Amino acid sequence: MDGQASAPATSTDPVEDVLGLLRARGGRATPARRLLLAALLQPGHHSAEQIAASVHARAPDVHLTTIYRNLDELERLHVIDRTYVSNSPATYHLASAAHGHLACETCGAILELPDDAFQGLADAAKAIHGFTISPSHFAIPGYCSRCQ
Amino acid sequence: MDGQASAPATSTDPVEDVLGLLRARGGRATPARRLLLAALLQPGHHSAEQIAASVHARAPDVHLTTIYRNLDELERLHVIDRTYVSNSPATYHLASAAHGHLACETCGAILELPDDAFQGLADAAKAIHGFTISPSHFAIPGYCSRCQ
DNA sequence: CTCTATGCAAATCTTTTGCACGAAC
DNA sequence: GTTCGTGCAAAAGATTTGCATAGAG
Repeated sequence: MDGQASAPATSTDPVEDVLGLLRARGGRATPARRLLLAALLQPGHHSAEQIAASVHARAPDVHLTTIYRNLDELERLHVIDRTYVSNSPATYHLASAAHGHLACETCGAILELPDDAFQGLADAAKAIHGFTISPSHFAIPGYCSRCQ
Repeated sequence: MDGQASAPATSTDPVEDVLGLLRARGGRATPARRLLLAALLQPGHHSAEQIAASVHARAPDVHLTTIYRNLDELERLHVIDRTYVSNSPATYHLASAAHGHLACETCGAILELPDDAFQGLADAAKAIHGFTISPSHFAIPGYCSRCQ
């Protein structure tokens, strides 16, 4: 039903799509940002260091500082989510894949949990404290099936 | 009904009680540990720095390193729980007061949640991944009633 | 005396910040 | 040309580690 001939409303390239968001905010399209977005587009969870490595593969001169600054900005634009894993480095992933995370304290594996698994918790937090949780911004520590 | 004359099975002083645990493991009772435990005995959540300040009030020579090492060991003995709050300093509290935590991303307030609020989440993690969560080892970010 | 705990210093790791230059619009 | 993004260096904060000494048992 859909054809490649008739272009979608936004864009044909998700990278350019996000760059459009940046430009709408007065931001600019730079090579570093294209590479960063390309790295984030790969499914899974990425640490800042991992993303840097991916960017460096094509542009060795891009500084880690730049990675962090762009990650911050993309988070502000709700393009990506930053997930904290105990005191380990944070991981980032596209916001469109919003979900909760489980992090094994032993082997470090990161598992995903559907958002509705947090419903009861969200309800309790709201009912007891009027608190709204951010399910995709943290990882729940524990032990995976192989490590417990 | 209880008298100070007839000592309970464990001890009359919670500090000495824990020291007993330490000694049972070949550990030793030091002034630094007594002060550390005294600080932890106060209700609420404490950061390492906060605990250090409390200890320093009586023993200025106790080094931050010692605080961290003892905190680690007490965690290993399950005397205390360490709770991670995003990328902020971890907080510690007695394990007997096990509960979940909510941390406001705006004002930094830490609220407590009864353990059974995590039941649905725990069940889902177990059912989907065979994963066992540690409800008291992390704080869930979000927005409190005053900040959202 | 033997083994553990401590003090001290320095390293580690992740993330942030200040400043001057170069690029995007 | 003006503003924003970047590279570089250095700071920042929290926590860890190595080593020699002091203290508990």
